[in-house]
Parts: sequence; structure tokens; C-alpha cells
Amino acid sequence: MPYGSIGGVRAAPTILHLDMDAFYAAAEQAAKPSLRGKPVVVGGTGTRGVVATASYEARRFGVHSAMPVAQARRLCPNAAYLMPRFALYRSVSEQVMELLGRLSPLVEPLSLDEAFVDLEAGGVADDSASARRAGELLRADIKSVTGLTGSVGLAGSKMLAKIASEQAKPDGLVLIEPGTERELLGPMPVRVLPGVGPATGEHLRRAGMTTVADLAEAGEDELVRLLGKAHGVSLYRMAVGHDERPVVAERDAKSVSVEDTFEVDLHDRVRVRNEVVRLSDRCVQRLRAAGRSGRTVVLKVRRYDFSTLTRSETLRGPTDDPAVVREAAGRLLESVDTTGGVRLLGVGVTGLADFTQEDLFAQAAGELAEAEAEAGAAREAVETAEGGGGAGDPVVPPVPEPEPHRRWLAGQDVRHTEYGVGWVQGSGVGRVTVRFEEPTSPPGRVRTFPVDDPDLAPSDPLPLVRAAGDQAGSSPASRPKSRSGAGEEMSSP
DNA sequence: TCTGGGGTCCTAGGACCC
DNA sequence: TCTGGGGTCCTAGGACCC
Repeated sequence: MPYGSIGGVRAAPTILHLDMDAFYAAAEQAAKPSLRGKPVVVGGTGTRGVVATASYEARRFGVHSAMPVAQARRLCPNAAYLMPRFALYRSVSEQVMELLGRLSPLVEPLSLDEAFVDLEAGGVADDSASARRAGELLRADIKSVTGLTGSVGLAGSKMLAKIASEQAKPDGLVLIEPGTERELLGPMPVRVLPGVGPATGEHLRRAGMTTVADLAEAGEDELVRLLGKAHGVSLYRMAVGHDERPVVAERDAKSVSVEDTFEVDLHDRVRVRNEVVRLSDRCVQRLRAAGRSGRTVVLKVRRYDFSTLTRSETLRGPTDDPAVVREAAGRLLESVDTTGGVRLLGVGVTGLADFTQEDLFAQAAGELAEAEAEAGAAREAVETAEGGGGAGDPVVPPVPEPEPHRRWLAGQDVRHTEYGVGWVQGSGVGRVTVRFEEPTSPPGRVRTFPVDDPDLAPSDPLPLVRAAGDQAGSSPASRPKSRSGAGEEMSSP
């Protein structure tokens, strides 16, 4: 352990946990002035979507993350229901992570809106007072650079820093003085500990343990007996306030996967096979973008009754060849009974290796060209002779991408040749309603157009905060990451 | 009320090898 | 003839996290 610690936590609260407040919803409110102070729900747009983030206004109606959107609509019919815009959230996240990087080289992102920072390794704090100052400065910087609020937890361990940031929400800072952790933790419900979810919580409750103090009292042996070796040991240590997990800056991904839940269950076996091909190709694209290759292909199938199974196949060596992944996934599908309907399909690759460019470049390029030629030919074959595929054919023809058909999604950025920039408030029966406003404007007006109005086009997110001075990208806020190709991030099943 | 998508880690059994 | 144990790899499933 690189730093002095007493009883499993540092002597000073120099581990910082940052958690942005209702991140996706807050970003949408910053982007759309008319939604500030109003309930906003970001989540899946289809009938089978779930809530990704609800604004605090929406939470007051009982809406929360992971709740089916259909249920949220019943609880809070007047909220704005928006599709997620990951390009925007990623660009804000990059600004935030950049600020964290100024505090320490040891930053461990957990997601777009959450990270640990080791202040001691950064030399910015070695006692409570300096840690608190660093935390408050950080919060102010985040507010001025992104326009959003984040909550900060400071403690001598990761677990406690995270519990502290949770208590600080929204828009606050909580520091746990080392030495006080056990009395603080004791009365808390077991669910506050990382790794205790619904199943373990229920398990413990049946054993008569509801608080962290109950776990500490039960002892390690009892918890191991109840929950197994790894889980029992780590839970006992957490319960008595011991957590020496270091902040780790970068970790290589261990798997890449893509999955789609369909609006209606798939029954047609040919359609199912085609979707597996599409997912394989998408998975390989992501694999290649990451410069990796993988050795084990995993197929995931969720059936009509929500029962979920996986089938996997380990290849002789790592691959990033779309044809190889397609064929493996296709073989795996053959071993799955899909009668009754398929709700979700997924394709993943694990056992990742670094793709050695030198050795494989030529081969891969050749194979890609080949696969693409093949795909083109197969596409035509599908169009001319749909459904005739023999069951034994290992190479499944890919499906043509659905026509990039103009479908306006709630929350999407648009530009009108006459009225300027705005966002889609809703669409239906051949019409689309747009509110014309932008992050730095006052709340705007609504207008309605035909869905195929040629004056209306998708556009990229604008920066949430007006750049101070506006000097050529010197401030992070002045450079929104807006790659061209509007709409590519808005893909939704 | 009908349950997303992207991950991580752990367990357990069987194969296989020494 | 019966009976070893350890280690590693593969597969499937489950809990958990954001």
C-alpha cells in the first residue's frame, strides 16, 4: 500500500468521490431553457424503455432510474420524456474529467458522471481542511465550466467517499473524518455497502441482519457461510470500515458487447438470424474502434418470458474479423430454442487481446474487404430471394440497415432554415413539434411542421455554457465535441 | 407495472493434465 | 483396482453497478 493507513482507511480524508447530480436530466435542462425547474425524464423512447435519469422535479413524483418509462408516464404524465444524447453527455464528462485530472494523476472514472480521485497522490491535500478546500474549489469549477452541479464525498477510503457523496446530494459536499467511520456506518442499512443489492439484501434480512452494525457483529465466518468466500470476506471488511482498494487510473476493457431489445418480440427465425448478423457486425466495429481483438464470442438471448440465456464459443485465437464473429454467433444461435419469441438479442466478445497491428493489418484489411464484398452480394441476395435460406448455411446474409428514414425523436437537436436551432418536443401523425431555443437563450416558442419539411434538419448539440472570452478553444466549455454526422448517437432499438 | 444497455466479478461443474 | 489432489481452461448463470 503506497500510503500510510490506519485500520484500513487513510489517516486523512484524501479520497474524493465525485457524482454529478441527475446528470443526463441536468444536462438536458441546461440545454433546454424551457425545461429548467420542470420534471424531465431521460430514457428509452420505445414502449419497452426504462428511465436512465429523472430530474429531481420528476423524482418527487416517484420516478426513478431503471423504472419502466410506461410506469413513469403514469406517475408523472407532465414530465418531458427525452431520448438520451450520449454525445452531449460525453462532451460534458470530458470537461469534468479534465478538471479532475488537474487535481491528481490518479483519477478513476466509474461512468460518464462519476469518478474517484486520489488527492494525496496529486499532492493537493493531506489533511481534512485542505481536502475540503480542494473539493469545494472543484465543485465551483465544475459549475462554471459545465453549468452543472456535482456532489463530492471525501473520506479515507473509496467506500466511504462514495457513501459521503451520496449523502451530499444534491449539490453538496460531505467529509467523513477518519476515526468516525464505524459509528457513522453502524446504523446504516446494509444496502449502502457496495455489492449489496436486492438479492444479498434479502438474503441478509432473512438472516436477521438489516444494518451494517449487524454485519460487523455477525463476524466474518458467518458472512462467508451465508454469502460465499469472496463476497463474505469483502462485506465483512466493508462493514467494519476496512477498505484499502486503491484508486486505479486506467483499466483495459475486458469485453465488448452490443444488444437490442425489440419493440415487439421476434418470431421469425430468419429475422432472428439477420439480427444476430447485424449485432455481430456492430460488435466488431466497436472492437476494432478500440483496437482490440477477442477470443470468445458470446450470444445472449432473452425470450418472450424474460428468461435469459447465454451461449459462448472460444476460438483458437483472438479475432476482429466480422465474418468469424458472425459465424460463431450464428452457430451459437443454432443451439437455442427461440419458439415463443425473442425479446432481446446480444453479441459480445471477451478474452480481449491487444490487436497487433503489424502482424494482422494486411490480413485484416483483406478480410474486411472480402467481408464487405460478401455483405453487398448477400444483401442483394436477400432482397431478391428473402426467406429461402437453407437451415444449414453457416453464413447468414446481413440485413440492410433500415432506411435512414426521418424519425424525429423527443429531445433531438434540429435546425430550421428560417427559425434557427431548437429541439424536437414531439412528433406524430405526420407532424413534428419543435421548440426554438438554445442553452444560452431565454425559453423559446414552439412551432409545428410536417415531418418531411425540407427546411428542418438534425443538428449537433451546442455548448451548455457560453465560453468566457471565447478564445479559440482555450476553455473546455468553448469546444463542444460535435462530430459531424448528426444523429449517429441517437440510434435506438 | 412489466422490466435498457454496457459492463465487472464470482461460483460451480466438467474436461484435461500432471 | 481403486482412488488421489491441484491447477487451468471453458461454459453458464447470477448478482451487482451505473
